[in-house]
Amino acid sequence: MLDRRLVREEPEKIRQALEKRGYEFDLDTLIATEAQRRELLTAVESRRAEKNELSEQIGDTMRAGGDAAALKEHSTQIGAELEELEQELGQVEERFEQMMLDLPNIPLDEVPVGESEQDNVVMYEVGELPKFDFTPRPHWEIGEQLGILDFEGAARMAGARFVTDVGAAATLERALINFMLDTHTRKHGYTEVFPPYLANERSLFGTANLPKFEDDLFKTTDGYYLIPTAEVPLTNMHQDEILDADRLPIYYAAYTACFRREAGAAGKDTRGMVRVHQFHKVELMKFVRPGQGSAELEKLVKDAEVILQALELPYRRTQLCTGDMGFQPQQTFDLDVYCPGMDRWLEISSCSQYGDFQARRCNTRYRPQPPAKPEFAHTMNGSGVATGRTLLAILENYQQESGTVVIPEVLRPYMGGMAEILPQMP
RNA sequence: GGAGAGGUGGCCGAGCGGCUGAAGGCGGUCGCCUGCUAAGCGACUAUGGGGGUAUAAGCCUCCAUCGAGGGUUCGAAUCCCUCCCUCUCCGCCA
Repeated sequence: MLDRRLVREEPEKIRQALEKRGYEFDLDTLIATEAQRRELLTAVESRRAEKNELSEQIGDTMRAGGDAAALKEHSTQIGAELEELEQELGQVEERFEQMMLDLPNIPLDEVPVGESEQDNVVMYEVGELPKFDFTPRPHWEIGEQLGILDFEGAARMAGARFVTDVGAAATLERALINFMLDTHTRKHGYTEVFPPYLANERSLFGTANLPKFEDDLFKTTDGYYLIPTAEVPLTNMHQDEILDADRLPIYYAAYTACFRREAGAAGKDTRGMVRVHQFHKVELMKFVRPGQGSAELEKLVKDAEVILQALELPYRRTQLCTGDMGFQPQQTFDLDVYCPGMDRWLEISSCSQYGDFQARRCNTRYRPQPPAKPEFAHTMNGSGVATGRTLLAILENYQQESGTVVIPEVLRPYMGGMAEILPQMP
């Protein structure tokens, strides 16, 4: 959520941001509502002051043994007027609040302006695209033939858009989790976190998944939501807290399952494990001070890249344009891994900074200097990286003509020394 | 799931229906004291919002907030109801 003061003080900034994003929004109504809210607030408050003053007089009179009946009557009368005004204010406030929740974050100036994915900027590519003497196959073929990815079984036990890792694939994904967490905690200074997979409504408002993106989420009958990403629990770890300044920056790394309904993705990526309802990733998340955002995000992206480099997977880094960026970020960098079997670049990490957009919703602040007022912390996060898609990328990049898959060097210690995945019959 | 206790400022902890935005302590900031350090002394120290004033920092003023929401009352941290959370004991369980 944006600072409501911006609406009054710098509406042009918001207007430009909306334009750059190509985002439909009735800003003029918002501005008018804000003005109306302020007007009503002033009226309500002066009435309330009057009433408080009267109450005090009543108290004084009664303590002095006098008769306060007339004063009480007057107070009751003001109370009635007050109630009406308050109701009106409540409605306006509610409308204003709803509109504010609908307002996307303001992109940083350096974000390239564009309309769609087509306008994203590829910053660099790392690693050689693999060459094959045979036609490389997509991961679902490799996985099914080796007997390590079970799509049919998953469909029977759960439904479409699920996958079950079996045997070496299960071990491989576990190895990836451990390798990524170890790297981030031991080499990059992140604190490992293992959070709940369910979160309450407020937390999803905190990360701005609600109210706009309810359709993407699974909700339980108890009113909990399955987390669509570890960003949700991590960003909400310090709800309503005022952090000591010397705690910042805070680095968290968490492995979690992620659950998404993919309601708007019908017919898209239906084959394989590119887009499934439950996937897994290691997430990196930071709380930083204002001003540290860009430098810390850069480090975060590099931390994620280290994983892909160690796995020797070819990847590229892109900067999303204003039109393709999500609702919450000020700036987003994607890492796409090349998948020769599908012959496409596949997003494997998306790293964004949010400024105080999320922290304002979560009410996570810090105190710059002890006497100074608390300020909102700034947040950012990115995958470091998605394990399911990494597994898929390994299958496609490390496939052999015989149908086996070689295990990347760095993962072998995590797999009991296994160097190659051979066909399995469970 | 059953029984009980409790949720107050950065933290701990008082609090009679009006004089309590809240005693006291800790912590913090500034000043004094001091050969240095420590101790001591004094002042200040919640958050959000509205209005006014100022070139700004700021200053003045009002409103709200004592887990959340409702109610009683002229007036609620204080009384009543609902919900949430924490703790203790019992039960159940990985």
